[in-house]
Amino acid sequence: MSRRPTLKDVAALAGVSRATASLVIRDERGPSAASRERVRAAAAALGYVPDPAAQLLRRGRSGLLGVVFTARDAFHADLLDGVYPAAEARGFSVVLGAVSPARTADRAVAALLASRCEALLLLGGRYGAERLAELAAEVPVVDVGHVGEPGPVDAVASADDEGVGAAVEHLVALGHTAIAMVDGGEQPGAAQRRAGYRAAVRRHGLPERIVPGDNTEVSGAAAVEALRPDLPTAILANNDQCAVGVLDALRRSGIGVPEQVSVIGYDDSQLARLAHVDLTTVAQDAGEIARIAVGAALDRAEGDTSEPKHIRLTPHLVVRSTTAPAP
Amino acid sequence: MSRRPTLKDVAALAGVSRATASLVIRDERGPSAASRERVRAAAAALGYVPDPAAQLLRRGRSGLLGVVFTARDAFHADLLDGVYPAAEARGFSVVLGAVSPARTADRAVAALLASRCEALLLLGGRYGAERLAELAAEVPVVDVGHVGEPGPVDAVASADDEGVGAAVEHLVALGHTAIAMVDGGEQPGAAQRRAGYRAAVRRHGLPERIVPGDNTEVSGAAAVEALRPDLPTAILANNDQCAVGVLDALRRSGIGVPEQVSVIGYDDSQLARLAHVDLTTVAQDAGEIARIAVGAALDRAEGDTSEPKHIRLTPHLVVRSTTAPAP
DNA sequence: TTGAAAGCGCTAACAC
DNA sequence: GTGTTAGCGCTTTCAA
Repeated sequence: MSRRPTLKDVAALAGVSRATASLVIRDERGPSAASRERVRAAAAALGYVPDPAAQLLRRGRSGLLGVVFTARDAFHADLLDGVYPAAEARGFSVVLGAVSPARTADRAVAALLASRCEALLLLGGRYGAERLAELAAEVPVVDVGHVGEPGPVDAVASADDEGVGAAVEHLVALGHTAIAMVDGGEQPGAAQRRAGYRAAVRRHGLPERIVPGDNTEVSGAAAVEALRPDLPTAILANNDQCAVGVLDALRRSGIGVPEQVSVIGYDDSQLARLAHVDLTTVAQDAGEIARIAVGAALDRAEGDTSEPKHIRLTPHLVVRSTTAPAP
Repeated sequence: MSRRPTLKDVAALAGVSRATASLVIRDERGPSAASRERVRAAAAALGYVPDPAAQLLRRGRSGLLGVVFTARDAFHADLLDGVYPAAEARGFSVVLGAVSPARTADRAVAALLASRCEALLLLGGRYGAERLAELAAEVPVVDVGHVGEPGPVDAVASADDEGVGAAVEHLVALGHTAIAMVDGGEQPGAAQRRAGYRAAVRRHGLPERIVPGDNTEVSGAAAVEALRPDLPTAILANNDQCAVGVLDALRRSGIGVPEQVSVIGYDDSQLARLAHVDLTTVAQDAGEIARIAVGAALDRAEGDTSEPKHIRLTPHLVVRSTTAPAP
């Protein structure tokens, strides 16, 4: 097996200098169309791929965007789909650090730092303010899915309170006046969703009715029991799974959804999309979140030193078949 | 902000040459105890950290193990859990290439190759023999989850046909005689699981009944519709996600699981272990597969040129609460 | 035991 | 427009 081709080989084959070949490869202006053509052909013929170590050494920059994600998280997978094109559009490569039960976020971060990435995207908002500040001293950091008070670094998250607000508006527009919410307890984001519900019903002068829950199907079913016998005409669940439990309990006792009671979930998970579930729910726009987060991270990598930005994206309602006009 | 200290700075401060300092930093033998002492002190005083890019450039090795995985695949997440410690134990770092609907395996491979990884782990067995041979010409490749005939590269996979066979045996032992399977379509591994099902039902003289599917919950739910009205007493799904769709569709139409219909998944993913799913399923030993695959890949990276190895691990049935004696 | 010198593959100045 | 030159920070001969 022969040595990998270097820029020198490409230049020799194309009959130009290494400098010219380098410019062509990097799409810099300078070389004539004829030179470009021949260098391109030579590179293709040789299967030339630039050596990142040499580039890094010379440029003093890695062109790498580090992304810490959770391997099993479907929403993170959606985010990654958006991260790759956004980073590549700006000439950065993505280097991934997986977090799993067997691998802590700290390990993932350490590995990414060792790769000399120029900025770090933290998916999942799992770090506290102090740790974020520590990391930010090493490299620009963007906290994706940040909850709570604005922290010391750029953050991108969806405005869950507004998402729930939109769900309530939808129900009000359908004529509902008795709208209950199944709470999400201590789960991340639950407080914000609860606040959104409270604000929205208050805005419309409607009664507030919250029953406890914990994002599971079982808790959704239990919530229905807790609401009896005075069932509302609409139930908001803190997430889709819980909503499915609500649906299940209602239908089991012969109550028509959406004819008698409307149900709305949260997350637009696969579950919500099942043909026979077909749940009205609130979706976060993963692509948009990813695009904005990457933009912020790379702006920092390229020298932006403005105050930390805190961006909240408005999620949108996905109307399916579990909501209808109030009976 | 001052420049990072280089080896030259350390050497100057210690009053030795860069060569000597290099030896000390890498714990190579040669330098005298006195030199070691002074270089160590100088490095500590300066907070010196070797530049990996320069080391790589000079050494001509990246110390990287590339891993192509599918972002949404729970089993791949389990494999990654095993890959990291195995690679790190041998002094390699792991560099990940994600495959998703928006990013092809070829792109992921290209990115990893560009990072100059010394070996490649392909999770998911999605490449054919020719492509594998092409890749293997660039870098040692281990095909994890390989199906079919032994290919041109090392392969580690679980014997999915035996896994499905064990699932059928379990059902037969419970008295089931009408056992259907929800297929996995073109998904990697599906053909082998289908073959295992066919062989097992034939062995017992039972009728064969296969409905199409594609490893999603939606397809599991659809499969139940396709099986109506003549529902079997047991349904085997090509993976856990699909099985959850099956469970969901059955329960939603009031059919008791496992009282009326038994359901078995495949993969023993986190999903199967959730308390309210508690799915009987077939488990592959992800940790063992990962360990063996990493070992093979790094052996190759370090010069092993023996014939391609083909390792098949036997999966085992995990009985939970979705299977019971036939009604 | 130590140091001088020669690059690894690439890019940035500067000259032509 | 293109080539020459001089390193980036490190390791590795090879002499001393």
